[in-house]
Amino acid sequence: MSQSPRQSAERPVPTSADVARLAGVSRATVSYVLNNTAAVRISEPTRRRVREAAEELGYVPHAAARSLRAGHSRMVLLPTAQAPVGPLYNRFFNELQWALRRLDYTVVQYGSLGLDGDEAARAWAELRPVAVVSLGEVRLTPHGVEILKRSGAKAVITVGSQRLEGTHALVMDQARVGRVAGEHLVARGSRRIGVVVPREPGLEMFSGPRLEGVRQAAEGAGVTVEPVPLGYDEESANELAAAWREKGLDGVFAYNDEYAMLLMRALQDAGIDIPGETAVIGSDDLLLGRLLRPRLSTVQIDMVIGRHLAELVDRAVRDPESMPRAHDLMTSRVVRRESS
Amino acid sequence: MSQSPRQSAERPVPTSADVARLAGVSRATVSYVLNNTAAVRISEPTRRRVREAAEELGYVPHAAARSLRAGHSRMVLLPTAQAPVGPLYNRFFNELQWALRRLDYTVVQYGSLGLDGDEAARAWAELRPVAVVSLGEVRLTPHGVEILKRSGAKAVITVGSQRLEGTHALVMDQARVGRVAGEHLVARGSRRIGVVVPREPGLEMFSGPRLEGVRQAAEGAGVTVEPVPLGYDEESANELAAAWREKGLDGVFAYNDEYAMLLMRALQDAGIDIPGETAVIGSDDLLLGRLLRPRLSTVQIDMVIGRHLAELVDRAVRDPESMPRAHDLMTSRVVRRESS
DNA sequence: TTGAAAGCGGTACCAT
DNA sequence: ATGGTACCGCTTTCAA
Repeated sequence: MSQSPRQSAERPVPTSADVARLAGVSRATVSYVLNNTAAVRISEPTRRRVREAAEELGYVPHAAARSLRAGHSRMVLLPTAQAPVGPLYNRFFNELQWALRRLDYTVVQYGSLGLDGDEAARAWAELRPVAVVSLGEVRLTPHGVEILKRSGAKAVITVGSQRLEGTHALVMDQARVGRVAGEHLVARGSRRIGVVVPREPGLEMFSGPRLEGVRQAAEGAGVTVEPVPLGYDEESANELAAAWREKGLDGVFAYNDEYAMLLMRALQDAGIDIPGETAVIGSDDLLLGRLLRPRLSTVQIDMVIGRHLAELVDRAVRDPESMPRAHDLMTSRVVRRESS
Repeated sequence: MSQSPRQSAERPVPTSADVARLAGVSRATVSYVLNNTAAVRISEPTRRRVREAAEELGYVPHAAARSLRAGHSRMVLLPTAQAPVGPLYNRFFNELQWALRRLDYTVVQYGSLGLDGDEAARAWAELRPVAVVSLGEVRLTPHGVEILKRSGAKAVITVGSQRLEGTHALVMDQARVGRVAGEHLVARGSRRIGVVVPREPGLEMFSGPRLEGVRQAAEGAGVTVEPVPLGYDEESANELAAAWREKGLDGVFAYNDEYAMLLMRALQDAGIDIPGETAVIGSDDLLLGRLLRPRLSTVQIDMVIGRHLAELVDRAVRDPESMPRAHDLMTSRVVRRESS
């Protein structure tokens, strides 16, 4: 309970006033020097004294104080909640961060786990970000958007399938992933198509539209579509494989390559011929899918590069009105290999 | 260039003063009510008026102003730079975030791509975090640590292999991963062991210690160890496989399961028998590794759960002196399947 | 029970 | 070329 640790820990944090004192100038001068303010001329000797004083004290400006005074920040908030859904997503995310930083934004990922839409919006709004890019982990409400806007956010950008008043939507056309897969299976002659729906929570926002896409493709061709729940473990896959023949499915879109690999292996172990008896196609074009035999067919997804999205964010911040309300973010196409 | 957009956008952000005005009370009262300050009693009618006013205006407190006044924040900074290195790491990271939020910290991931140690430390220090948990993507210097401490960070925690004055080190014993893999290969009779070193940048901080660990295991047993560069693509793997026999390697630790799967497939395609001619072992115990034939042997890594680390952070913040300087974060053991 | 006012750490206007 | 000072939004004594 000692009040005075022997460490340097209790030393107060140096402020610009401390620097000013040590350099024998005013706080204003310190600010001018450290920010290289163009509108004012400071003599070289003074500049040096200020710089040395700052260095000696280990002075670092206080971002909160600065942005409080400025009345705005350049913080872009990227809320995160669920576990990321794959390498693709991850790469995209990183590119976006990097590109935003190049545009001089401070990128802050804010963990919003366990908050519902409006609570989350409040929490974000407290940080007064200039923009919020919601990757869809938290379901934003119109009211939540309103809160953010009123707290000064110039742009609220949703990525994914949400389309909300007052936001800019960057659409990831997940339905298209399912549609092209479905069309492919129909074209190669499948009449009863299964669609793997992961049992793992948090993936609905992808799996739902993908299933719907397959349905669209099947419609009119007289092809049946059946959702097939599957957990990401061998047991679940083996169970499914054991009951496979009863279902009479001759084609399956397996959500993504990982589920596809898991299912394909289980089906093979159960003696089902791929693609002869059942054709299998995944998505994401993972390298690992090419290692199985037969090689896994897949839907390759091209995501807009992060830099592009960063520019969109920047534009939305500077002039929200000039932005189109919706913008396409990805496109997808079938890569046929040997499993279909 | 119009000064007055037709939108609600230009409306100024409501402050507690606005709420006070609307409710017909002082700013102090607003603060008391909204924070449920226990030390002061406010009449119920007043409370209601304040709450309604806040609601009506869409008032959200300004976090920066608050922490400026308070003199401290509860922000834990998690710098990020490189792409995350796998699902394991990711899960850990998410758990940590979640657990910290449960302890009422605000978790902020700050993208530090392209900043060197001291620049990064400065940038972080501007945010005045109460703690920094560096996952090792940015190489911290002693000077950088000093900057952070002086800016008020109660704890600087490094995860990984760095061990720095003034920090708490959470050790991830990557060398052990290599060592157990090496010991396993030696025990099963390998005399010339290859160690895959990914060509992809940003993985050195894992691959280096892992290689070193294999060397430790080989040492004294009279077993040779040879680094084997490999890029994460089929071409690179095939090239390597074509030249494999010249190397005369009878065992290989393939960095992780993904590289192991890639390599194993290429070796098999080149007619090399696994594990007869060369034994293969990966690490991370990915589900997908169990889908190949032979099933992939692996090093399973158990990471300390995020909650545990979060408690460590909390303790370091409250009483830095009571913390051990170093703390073990993970342990690993071989899971032998069929490839070794 | 409520209000007035000081002050957290910066920045920028206006004097000097 | 520099200094004095008001102010950003909020919390928290101290007085009334």
